[in-house]
Amino acid sequence: MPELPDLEVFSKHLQRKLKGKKLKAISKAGAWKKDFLRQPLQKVYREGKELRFLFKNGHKLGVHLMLHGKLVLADTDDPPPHTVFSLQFADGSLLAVTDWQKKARLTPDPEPTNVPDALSADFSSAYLKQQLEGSRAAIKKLLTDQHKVRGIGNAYADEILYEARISPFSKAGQIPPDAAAKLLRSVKKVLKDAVKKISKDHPDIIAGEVRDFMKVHKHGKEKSPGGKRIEHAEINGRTTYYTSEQVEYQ
DNA sequence: ACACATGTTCAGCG
DNA sequence: CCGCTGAACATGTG
Repeated sequence: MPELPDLEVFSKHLQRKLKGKKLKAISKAGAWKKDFLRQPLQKVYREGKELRFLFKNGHKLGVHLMLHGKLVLADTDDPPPHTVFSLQFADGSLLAVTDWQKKARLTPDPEPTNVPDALSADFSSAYLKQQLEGSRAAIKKLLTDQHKVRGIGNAYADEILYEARISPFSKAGQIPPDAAAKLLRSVKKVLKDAVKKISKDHPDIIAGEVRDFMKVHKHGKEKSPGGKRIEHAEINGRTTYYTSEQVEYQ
């Protein structure tokens, strides 16, 4: 549901609300629970499409909301409907993750990965060019492939490709170096601008997604800022919005 | 009422 | 190995 910029804002809000509180209980936890109980929460941050909860002893919990997961903060002991797992703190506050599909995931001490986060310095022009080289996949598929770069979802991939004026159907390996460099800049710009807008307009959200500023990925929107008709098609089983302003490299 | 929506994993095909 | 497709999950939002 929410994408990288939404999750970034959620993490900041959760940190404001929960930092320093001691963990009292974790529902649906295995034997690893002992590594976390009675530990004060030190930091909440985002990695890829996951939220990370860092505790004082260095152990981390990873939370992935998948398509339908939702964060719910409450002051009660009884968890809301569709709760998949929850963190209960010593002061009585409860952070529950609900998901009617039961797909949201809680991972104790997630394995470190070499795949760069979209907003990290590791996701560089050189790295992107290396990933593009020799790939015959559609560029949109590559951008949303979490094994290549973490954090870009369906909606923001469309916004990024519009910003870079590259067609989502372009063959990744056929994108010339200057366009690839522009694509990298577009990734950073679109995501950072979205974080800024969401944290300014909705600093206290921990659920839902803010999409009103999107230039092309918006159902029912007819024209891009450049005045061209917004087309839609399916890539990777998901709706893709684009315009003729975007160059297709084949 | 009704169309539309976000992510991941795995199996199977060519 | 590469890339594509479909299935599974069974609700919320505007």
